[in-house]
Amino acid sequence: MEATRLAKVFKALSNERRLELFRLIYSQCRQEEVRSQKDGKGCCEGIEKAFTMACGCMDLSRSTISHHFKELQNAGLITCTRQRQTFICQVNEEYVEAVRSFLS
Amino acid sequence: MEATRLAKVFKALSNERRLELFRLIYSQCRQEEVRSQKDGKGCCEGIEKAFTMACGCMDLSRSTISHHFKELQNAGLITCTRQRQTFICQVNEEYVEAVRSFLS
DNA sequence: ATTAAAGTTCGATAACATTCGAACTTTGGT
DNA sequence: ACCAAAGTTCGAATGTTATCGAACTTTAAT
Repeated sequence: MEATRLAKVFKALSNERRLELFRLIYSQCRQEEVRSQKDGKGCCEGIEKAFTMACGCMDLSRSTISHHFKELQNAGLITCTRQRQTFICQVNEEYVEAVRSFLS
Repeated sequence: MEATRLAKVFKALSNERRLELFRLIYSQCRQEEVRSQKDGKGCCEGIEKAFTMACGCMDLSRSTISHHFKELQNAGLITCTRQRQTFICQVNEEYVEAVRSFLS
């Protein structure tokens, strides 16, 4: 991955609260993978109600949380979709892998 | 590594020019390891004239380059020492490893 | 002793980021 | 039809970052 995009990924993770948010999403995503026996095949199907969950466990306004989700999306780290009532959030493993391989 | 410190590491890598600088240092450090057959034992002894080298290959003022070196140091990613005429720069493998393990 | 090279520090400026509350939209429940 | 919940968007306030040139310090070379 070229420097420009990689720097954007790092920028997305450079804010402490946003990093916590990503950590939350990422760890849930990996639990989900284990639960559904998809471990190793990349990324889980997506966590539901990620926004609501984040609002519940982070002491930030909804608008700020929304903004942080946008930033993680813009960086390419996650993809969010809405299907009627639920906000579904997936981690983009390709990007996570890019960071890992940058450092090896 | 806790979120606060990790976010600082990411912040240090979030600027494109600084990322290039780190990449430069890091790749040279790893070449050095191979050359001196210390591969796998962590980090090389340190690259000499890192500042001068950076000035030569990055189109930025010396003051800005100095600033970027400081930021990488503050984040804990590198350690710089001056021994008389040479500026010696080492990569702190512990921090690199922390980032890798955050994403796994 | 003078000069040059290698870095650092300072002050300024412009750009960007974080966060909030308020106002809004869309969807679901009653 | 009305209300609540879930999100988004906007505007403002405040703080942080990137970058430069100028002025400085320290070490080496002549």
